[in-house]
Amino acid sequence: MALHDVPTLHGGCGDCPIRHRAVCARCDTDELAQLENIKYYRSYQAGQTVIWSGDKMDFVASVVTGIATLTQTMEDGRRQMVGLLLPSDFVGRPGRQTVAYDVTATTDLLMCCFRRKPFEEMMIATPHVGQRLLEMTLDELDAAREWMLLLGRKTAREKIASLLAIIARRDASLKLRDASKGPIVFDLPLTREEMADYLGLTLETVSRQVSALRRDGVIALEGKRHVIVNDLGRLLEEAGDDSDGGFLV
Amino acid sequence: MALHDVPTLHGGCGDCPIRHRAVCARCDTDELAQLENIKYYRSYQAGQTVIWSGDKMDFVASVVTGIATLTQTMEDGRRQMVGLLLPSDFVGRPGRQTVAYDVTATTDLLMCCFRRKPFEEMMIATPHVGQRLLEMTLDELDAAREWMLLLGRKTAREKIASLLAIIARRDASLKLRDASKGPIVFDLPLTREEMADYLGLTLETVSRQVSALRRDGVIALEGKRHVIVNDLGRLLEEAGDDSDGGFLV
DNA sequence: ATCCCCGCTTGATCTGCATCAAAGCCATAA
DNA sequence: TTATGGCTTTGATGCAGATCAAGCGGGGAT
Repeated sequence: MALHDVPTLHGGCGDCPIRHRAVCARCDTDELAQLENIKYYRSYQAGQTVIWSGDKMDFVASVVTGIATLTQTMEDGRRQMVGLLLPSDFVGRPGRQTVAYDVTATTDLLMCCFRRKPFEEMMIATPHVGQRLLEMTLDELDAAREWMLLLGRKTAREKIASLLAIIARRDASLKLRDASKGPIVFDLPLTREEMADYLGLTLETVSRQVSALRRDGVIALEGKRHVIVNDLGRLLEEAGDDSDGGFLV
Repeated sequence: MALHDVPTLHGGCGDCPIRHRAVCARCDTDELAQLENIKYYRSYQAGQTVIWSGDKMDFVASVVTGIATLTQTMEDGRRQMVGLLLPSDFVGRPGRQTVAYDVTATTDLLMCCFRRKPFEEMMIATPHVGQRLLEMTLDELDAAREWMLLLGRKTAREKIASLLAIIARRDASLKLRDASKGPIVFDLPLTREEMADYLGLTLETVSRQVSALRRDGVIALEGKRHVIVNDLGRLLEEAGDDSDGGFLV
């Protein structure tokens, strides 16, 4: 959910080339300026919990830098990641004050927060904001549905390939890299265990399947985290996606 | 996503006791009345496809009666249900004209449709509508995340128990039955295969686990579709849910 | 009545991933 | 330098659920 700094919500800055609008100066104007008093920043260290499931959350926020995850946990400790927040993504829901999942910083994290009440008032006063938020929520719902297909029906190998493709895509769109030429290179922002929680697997299976994809030449690795994708088409094939549509969109 | 007749979107009718607002006379007033010219009904027979993945969808709609499903399909035919629409639920997204999944009527289905363009204009003119839609979309996102936990981490038995609990809950809220006393009784609106597509299982496993729950006294069956739940707490335990909160809310 | 078809159940077997276990790698601290 | 601890890889084994296969039951058509 790309929101960060609500300014982009009111429709301005359409030509801003950076997905993470937080760093775009042109964005920091207009309505938002009036909101300085309700906006503040918070930072968290890697591993810190931002908020626990069931807690009251009196703010909404968007990620400026770093990565956060949303996870659900069962009593016996089984964990499933249900959201992955990259820079510019949004958390929280106007109108409801508790969250149903844990939010955790997996890297050092900087968030831009808005106190909930004033934010809600602003939404009423500035319809564009609400519309943009709706659009983002619908995008997130689409992503969740794709994720459900992955969890319910894909094999372990397909799951890994899908995750690599998703990260490659999101990373590429942050970096504005030239599409369709040259290898795609990125660092995995997740541990094997976090990948497992994302994919509904165990960490051992993740490790084995990553090794298998490397052995089969689908990806190359430098160290444990640095990934090189020479043939994106091949990776998408392995992912079982019926279209490569949407890449770099 | 409870919407049906956009009237409820503008916030009136808070005391309407019926989740399926389509049948509530008090709702059919106000802004909506002005919209008669953009609103129409469509019916489908059981098994008919409402719209194919990738097709252009020039309307948004809500279910009046019957049941529809959203499913994603892989090239080789693996299918995963990603949405289950009961009366009052909403489909379609203002702002995007294609859908990424198949919408199918699993029973005879009546939908209340709004042409997309005018609906979008109305959203701009009537902020309440957009706000209500946002709220509903966020609810749906929460449901999707719960579903992801089910798909990624629950056992077959837990999946079945969860699905039965979900249907019992939704059915009960439609029927306004007296909470917490007496057995809960309902008809399964899905075939074993559809249940399997919902849960990320095969139909054989669904059949076996339903039999097992019956054998163990968690549920009783009359015929193949009619379910009796004598002890809801027991069912929720089997579902692995860490809270029964939310039931009948 | 009989047949057929479709949805469902049940059984036998197979397999992909989980589980249990051990050891390797690398960074940081002592 | 060696020790320590977190992350990762790899191996051996087990099991939940998939797959393959057969048969049941009830409703609709003829």
